[in-house]
Amino acid sequence: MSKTCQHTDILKDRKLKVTPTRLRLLETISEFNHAIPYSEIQKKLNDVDRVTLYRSLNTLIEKGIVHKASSSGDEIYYAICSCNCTSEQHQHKHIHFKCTNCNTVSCLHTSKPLNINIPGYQINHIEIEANGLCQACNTCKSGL
Amino acid sequence: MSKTCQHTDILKDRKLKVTPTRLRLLETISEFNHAIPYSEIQKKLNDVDRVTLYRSLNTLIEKGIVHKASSSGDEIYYAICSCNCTSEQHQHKHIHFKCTNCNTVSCLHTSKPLNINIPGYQINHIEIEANGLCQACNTCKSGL
DNA sequence: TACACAAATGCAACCATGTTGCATTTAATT
DNA sequence: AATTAAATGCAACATGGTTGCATTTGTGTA
Repeated sequence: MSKTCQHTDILKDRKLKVTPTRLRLLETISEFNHAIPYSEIQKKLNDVDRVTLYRSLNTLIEKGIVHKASSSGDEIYYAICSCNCTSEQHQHKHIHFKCTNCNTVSCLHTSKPLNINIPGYQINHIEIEANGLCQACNTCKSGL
Repeated sequence: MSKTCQHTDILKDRKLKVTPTRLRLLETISEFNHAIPYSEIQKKLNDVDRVTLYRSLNTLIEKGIVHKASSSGDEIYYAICSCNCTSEQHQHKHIHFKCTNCNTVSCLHTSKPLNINIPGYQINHIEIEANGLCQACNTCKSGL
C-alpha cells in the first residue's frame, strides 16, 4: 500500500475530508526523518495559504494524527503520532530530544515509563524535553 | 534588608545598572506567588515600553537571574532563579508544574535528581513540564 | 452521474510578540 | 559636576496566531 493511501485512510478514519493540502502535509511531515520544524513545512507548502496551513495543522493535532514536539526552543516542531492518539487525548510516552550538534528533534521512546511522583500533587500529564548529542553525533565525536 | 536592596545587590553582582525598570521587574516577578505569566508582567509595567520590557527580561535571563517556566502552553511564564544560575548556564533541577484547576505555574523541587538515560545518547539538559492538580487544589477536591 | 451540502480553502484584516536600529536619556565612575 | 557606556523609548518590520466571510471542493445521496 502506498504512503498516500495510508494517509488517505488515516484521514478517513478520523472523518476528515481527503484534500490535497492535508495529504501533502502528512507526506511532508512523515517524509522528514525527524520532527519537522514549522519553517520547513512552510517551505514545502509555500503555495498554500498560511491560514489554511495553520488550520490544517490544528485539525491534524486535534484529531490525534500529529503532535507538537519541542516547543521550547526557537521553533515549534511537529511529528506524526506513533499510536493511540485520539481527539480526546494525545498519549505520548516519549521524550522530545533535540541534538545540539545536528539540530534535529526526535521522539525517543523509553523502555520504562517515566514515573514522577510528588507528594500531595496529582500529576496528569508530563512533557519531557532534553537536549545533547543524538546517537549519530555522539558516536561520531567519541569515535574520533 | 529590604527586598529592593536585595534586588539592587543582585543587579550589581551581575554588573548590571540598577534602573527603576529592572527593580520593578524583579519586584513584580518575585512578589507573584508562582511563576508569573508574561501578560501579568505587562499589566504591572504597562507604562514601560514593550521593547524595554523585552530587553530587560532577556537581560535578566541571560544573567541567570530569571528563567522561563512552562513555555509549552499558551503563555510564557517567568520565575526568579533559586540558585546557582550564571550567565553561562541555567541550572534548574526542578519541574515546571501547571495546575489545571487554579492555572498557576510553579517550580517544584524534587528530592532525587531525575536521571534519564538513553543508550547511545549524551543528554546535557532536561526540561520537565507537568500538569495536574497542585497541592492546594488536590487537597480541596479530595477533601470534599 | 449529477446534485446538494457541509467542510475546506483563500483572502483580508487584526492582534500579540519578537527583533533591530537609532536617537535620547540615565546610571555610575572620575 | 563631567564623562561615558549602558539603558530606554520610539519607529519600523517580521512572524505567527486568529477570526470572519466569500468561494471552492470533497463526498454522500438521489
